[in-house]
Formats: sequence, structure tokens, C-alpha cells
Amino acid sequence: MPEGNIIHRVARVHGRWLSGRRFTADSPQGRFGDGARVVSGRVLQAVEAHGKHLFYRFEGEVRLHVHLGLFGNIRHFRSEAPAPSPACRLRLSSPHATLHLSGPQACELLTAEDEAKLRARLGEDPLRAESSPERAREKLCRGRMPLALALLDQERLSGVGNILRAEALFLARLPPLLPAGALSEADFARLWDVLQRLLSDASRDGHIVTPGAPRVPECVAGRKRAERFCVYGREGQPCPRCGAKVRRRELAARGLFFCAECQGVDAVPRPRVAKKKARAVQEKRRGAR
DNA sequence: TTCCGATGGCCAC
DNA sequence: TGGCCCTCGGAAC
Repeated sequence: MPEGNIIHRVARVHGRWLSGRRFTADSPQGRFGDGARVVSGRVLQAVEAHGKHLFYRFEGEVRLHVHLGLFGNIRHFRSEAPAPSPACRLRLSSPHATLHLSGPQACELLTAEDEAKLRARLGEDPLRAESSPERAREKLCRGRMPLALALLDQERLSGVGNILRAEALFLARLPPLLPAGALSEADFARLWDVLQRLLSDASRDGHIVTPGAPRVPECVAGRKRAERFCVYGREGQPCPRCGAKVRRRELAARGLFFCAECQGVDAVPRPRVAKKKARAVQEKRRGAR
């Protein structure tokens, strides 16, 4: 479930338990065989997260870049590890810790230059200590792109996924379709603050729980996902703030959840991209029936 | 128990 | 714009 909070948590946990150890590496699935041979026998020195990207640095300037994408899964074992699944792209093994990576979108070795280029492309990450709200505002708040699309653009802001965008826009009471360039300084400050709080709490706790969600958790484990959020995945259910029905709209082929009452949605014109996409999706669905 | 859709983002066409 | 990666939670049965 990889939004920025999970990736930062993984980096922290792996940094704590895996760095300083010498690993043998292999690729049970076979697709990272050459890379695994390069990594094998080296000591892991550091693990870092930037947005949704993970960077593992091994001795000898060997750099491993991992992006989990939608299906990626990464597990670590501090005691005896189970046999890897046939889909396991990369296994890092040491006597005391093992890592299994499967289904990643990216698992590749990068030169220092490649890594610097990739990271230069990424927008400000609200979870990184050196992130600057001024730079973030500069990148996020330009042009006519709807705010909800701009938030998912990792070159503007990195680490925000579909859940966080819905919950952050809801908490900041912002219309998702407002052109990014029209966001006021005060509105941006509120949004940045909300994003930092949501991401850091979620990174600490291991899951996103939006303040004000329908049921405040005594125990989050076992609670249905939709109960942890105010609007995400709650189409047709009452807004926890005003009771109006939560709405869902397709925007660039992704579900966008919001409370029209709380977020003043009707005050903002629909962008053409949303109409076009929505029509295409409707037609596709009609065809499938 | 089975099946579907999605918390992403790159690439080929 | 569709395909790919091939996981996982939750709905449907």
C-alpha cells in the first residue's frame, strides 16, 4: 500500500534492521539476476526514502532504486525467512535479516548521477527534513491544472497518493478542481500543514487514519478501511463533518472522493479533462455490460 | 472460496 | 491510450 508514509516507514525500519549487514543477493524470479550479482557480498550502508521511491546504498557506491508501484511488496524478516515466492524479484539474505521484494515497478541499479537526476525531478516531499514549503508552493501552485491532479503529480509534490489527496483536500476544505494556480497563500499553508501531519502520523503508525473519520480508533487493526477515512472510498455515505453524501468523480481515470458541501465544489467549474475521461469510462462500462 | 478493482508510473504504440 | 507489474482488501457468492 505504497504512499509516501509507507515508503518512509519502510526506509526507517530497513535502515534500522538491515543497514550495516553484509548480504548475499539473488533473484528467484530471474529478472534482476545481473543486478543481484552486483549487490551480492556488499554491506548495506543506508536506506533513504524520497516520495514513493526507495534508495538503498551499498558499499562501493552501489545504489539500488526501488519503486513499489501499485502491486509491489517488500517484506523483511529478522529471524528465519520463509522460502521466497516464485515472483520474488530480489532476495537479500544475511544470517540475521532477510528482505523479499516482489512485484515492484522499478528495481534497478543506478549510478550516483542517475540517482541525482531522478531525485532532482521529484517535487518536495513533506516528510523530508529539508523540504521547503516555499519551493513546494512554487511547484504545486502553477497553471490551470486542477489541484487534485497537481497533488498526484510527483514532479510537483512527492509522496502523495490517491487516499492522501482526498483526505488532505477534505481536511483543508479545498475544492479538488480548483486550478492549482488559483490557490491562495493561506490555503496552501493550510494544505501543507495537513499533508505534513497526515503523512507523519501515518508514517509513525503504519496506516493512514484521518482525524474526524467516522469511528475514532481504540484499535485500528481490524477496522474497515473506509472507517479510517473521511471521504476516500466512502461514496454515498454521510460526510463525518456535515452529513451530506460523499461524492465520487473520475478524474484522469482515478477515483476522486470529496464532500461537495464542505469543500465548496460547486463553486468551481469542471475541467474539460474530467468530463472527457468520465465519458470514456462510462462508454467503456456500457460496452462491457 | 473466488473474483474484482486499485493506494503508480513507465513504456510502446 | 492501453498494457504491464502480478499483490491484497473486500465484496460477492
